[in-house]
Amino acid sequence: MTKETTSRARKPKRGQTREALMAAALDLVVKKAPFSSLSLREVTKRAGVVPTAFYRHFPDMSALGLTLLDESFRTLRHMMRQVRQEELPNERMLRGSLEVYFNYVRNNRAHFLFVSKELAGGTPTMRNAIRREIRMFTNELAMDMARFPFLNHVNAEDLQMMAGLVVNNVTALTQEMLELEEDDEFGQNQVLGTAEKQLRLIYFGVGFWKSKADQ
Amino acid sequence: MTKETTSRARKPKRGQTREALMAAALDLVVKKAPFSSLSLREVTKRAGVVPTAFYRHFPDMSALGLTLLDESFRTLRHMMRQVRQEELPNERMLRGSLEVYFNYVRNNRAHFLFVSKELAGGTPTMRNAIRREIRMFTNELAMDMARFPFLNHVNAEDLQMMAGLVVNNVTALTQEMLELEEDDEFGQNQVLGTAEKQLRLIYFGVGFWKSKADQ
DNA sequence: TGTACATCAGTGAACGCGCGTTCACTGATGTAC
DNA sequence: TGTACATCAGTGAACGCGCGTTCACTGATGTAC
Repeated sequence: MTKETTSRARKPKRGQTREALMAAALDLVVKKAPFSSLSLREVTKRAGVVPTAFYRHFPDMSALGLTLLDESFRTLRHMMRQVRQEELPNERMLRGSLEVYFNYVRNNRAHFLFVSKELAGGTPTMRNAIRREIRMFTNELAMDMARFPFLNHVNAEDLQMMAGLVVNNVTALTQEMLELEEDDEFGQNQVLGTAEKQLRLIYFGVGFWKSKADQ
Repeated sequence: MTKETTSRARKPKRGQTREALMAAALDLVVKKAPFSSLSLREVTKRAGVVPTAFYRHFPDMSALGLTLLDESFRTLRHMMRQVRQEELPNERMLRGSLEVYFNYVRNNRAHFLFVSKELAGGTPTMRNAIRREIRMFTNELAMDMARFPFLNHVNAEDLQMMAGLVVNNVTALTQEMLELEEDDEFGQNQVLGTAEKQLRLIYFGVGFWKSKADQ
């Protein structure tokens, strides 16, 4: 037995292979196929290590997948928190929020492609994890809207419904964005423009809904 | 050389294996994984034929996939055409149309699961084919809306934007529906209820938009 | 109607390949004293 | 500071397996006359 205090202090060198494996997987998702159809061997090959080295870092491919999922949403949540703190939602800030969001999508293309493909085609575990995250965003948006003065008299269920409408649509537009070439700025601006109009239209509908609820 | 008239008339017996292969693939998509990750051998095994029999009907798996895609959309288009002919869209018929549509989804679960998974994770050919079909539905909906009196002064681009909003949302709700258990009637009704409210909200927004366009 | 023949759908053996996973190994790095 | 040792990350050979695809085959069905 060694002295605990000193032996605990031992800190292994940063494993760069682990990061290389994650990067290789994301890379393959962008240029080849959904994560679920990648093989352990091709990921290690791209990462520049021998297949067996994989097991030093993950028990299997699905563990790598869940780690990538975690990484994807950890940074996304962080970004969303910043957007939300800025101001109460209103028509004018729509464009700005959308620009921030879609710029983030652009800068994290691989992660979004990964999530988008797994949302439909991943394992049940993966799909449920992603849907849970999306539901969380919906809930937070509903909570934000609850603080919106002219939505005072909309009940919780309807707030949820409205937030769902926004999230559904932004999700769809994100996937549309991801189908565009990375350098297709014209297309990207077009999607952004459509997004703005669609959310504005929803905003109008939300206003009208409130009048109805008030009757 | 045989006499053309008679030799042309020869009609081979209905190949039931071809249908068995398509059914087997759909079946595996429902219970196992996205079509893109199915192997030729497991499809033939489920269809009850030897792997090599596959080649009597399709050159490869992707040809089977495109045939399934065609089948999926041929019947869907047919159904949509019927819904569209009923009446000009208005708030009252919303519920009815949604019920018809989601009932169709329920009765064609395997096809929708197939399409939904391939939309995100299929080959580029497959993804583009699906997106083309969806764009077609959007265009037709925009054309329907153009005949809607109080949308007379909304320009073509904005009609497209509005139709896109509806289609995006219905697509998302369809995927939500597909995640539910087949016998989860409570959940299914809940999605249907949400769908109705969301489309009604959009309908309100569309009305407001028109007032703006009229100013 | 009967016979000879062509077409067609399904068979079964065989191939080379990439797969996930095991194992014993090597050599570098960090720790104890 | 120097040495002996433990831990750790990556190696390379090997395995059995399911894969897509080829080929020559068989037997059933349809056609010609």
